[in-house]
Amino acid sequence: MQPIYDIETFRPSQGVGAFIGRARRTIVEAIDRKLAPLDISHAQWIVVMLLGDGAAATAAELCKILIYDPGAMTRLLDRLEKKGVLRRMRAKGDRRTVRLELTADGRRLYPRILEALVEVFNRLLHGFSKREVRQLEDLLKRMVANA
Amino acid sequence: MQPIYDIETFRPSQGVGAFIGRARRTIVEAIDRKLAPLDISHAQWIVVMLLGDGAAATAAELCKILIYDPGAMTRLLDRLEKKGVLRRMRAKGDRRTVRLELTADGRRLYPRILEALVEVFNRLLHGFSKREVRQLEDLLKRMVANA
DNA sequence: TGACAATACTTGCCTAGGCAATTAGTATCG
DNA sequence: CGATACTAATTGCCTAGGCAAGTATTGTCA
Repeated sequence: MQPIYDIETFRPSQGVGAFIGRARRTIVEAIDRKLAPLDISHAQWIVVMLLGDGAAATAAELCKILIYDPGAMTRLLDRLEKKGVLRRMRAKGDRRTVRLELTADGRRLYPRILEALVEVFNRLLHGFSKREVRQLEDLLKRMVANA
Repeated sequence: MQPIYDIETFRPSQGVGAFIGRARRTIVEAIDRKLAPLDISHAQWIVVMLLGDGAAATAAELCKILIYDPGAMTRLLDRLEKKGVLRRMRAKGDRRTVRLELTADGRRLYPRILEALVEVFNRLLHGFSKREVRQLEDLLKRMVANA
């Protein structure tokens, strides 16, 4: 297995990195536009979705998944709590951790955001076969696993 | 061609979006760590590379490629200019635009950043065939093209 | 040509993120 | 057990990005 890129021929603007960055901005922009009436930032709706689908339940887990600064996360959660979207509850087992739960309002938010996500991804993945999408997911997963 | 995702089964934390976000943070983190001695932020080295490889030559082009706020770009360029990395020159043809050029120092920076990029991508793409990398690039490109 | 729209920045203002230090609680190991 | 290391969350401080408004310049088209 030889190296993929080499210094002589690699063009930063044409590599995987550039496309990943562009794809991310494109996705976020499209979803933000669709969610504008909800008045919620992209950092915020991502957190709501991770809590909503059970991928995370504490600030530390969110930080790990999102590779996000803990200080920034505390304040992001402050804002969501003040909005009434989520609730902080002291965990029983480990008293350091704060358990996060969506409120009734937060749970109502979930399907609305979900709908926007599905619409946007289906549009951006137009022309892809399901096999290609699985492949894309798989390739990205392998990249992250190499870190 | 039927939709890829549907509301009933889509899990935000398992979709393409989540992996793209994670991959991006992983890449940026790895490169930033490697470039720490250069004391340059990731927004900054990306701009240096785009100017260096000829992908962009004005602020507007940079904003378009990076989907980046023009106001933020002005200040980012201010910082790079103050560091002596680049130079602003009034364009002859269109007097609104400011032509951007790397200084000698900026051009010396280019290969050092390039080396870090190649190393990081080769590590993160370990185990990939060249064909898979081209495929990944292609799939991402098609996503962006759908926007 | 002349009004109006569009483009390329730039600036002010506000919000949000990164980093480092701090506090509290848990885990490890001699 | 007790010292030490680690983890979770928080706070203060500074930097940087988003948005909106403003200026200068160019493009469009009746």
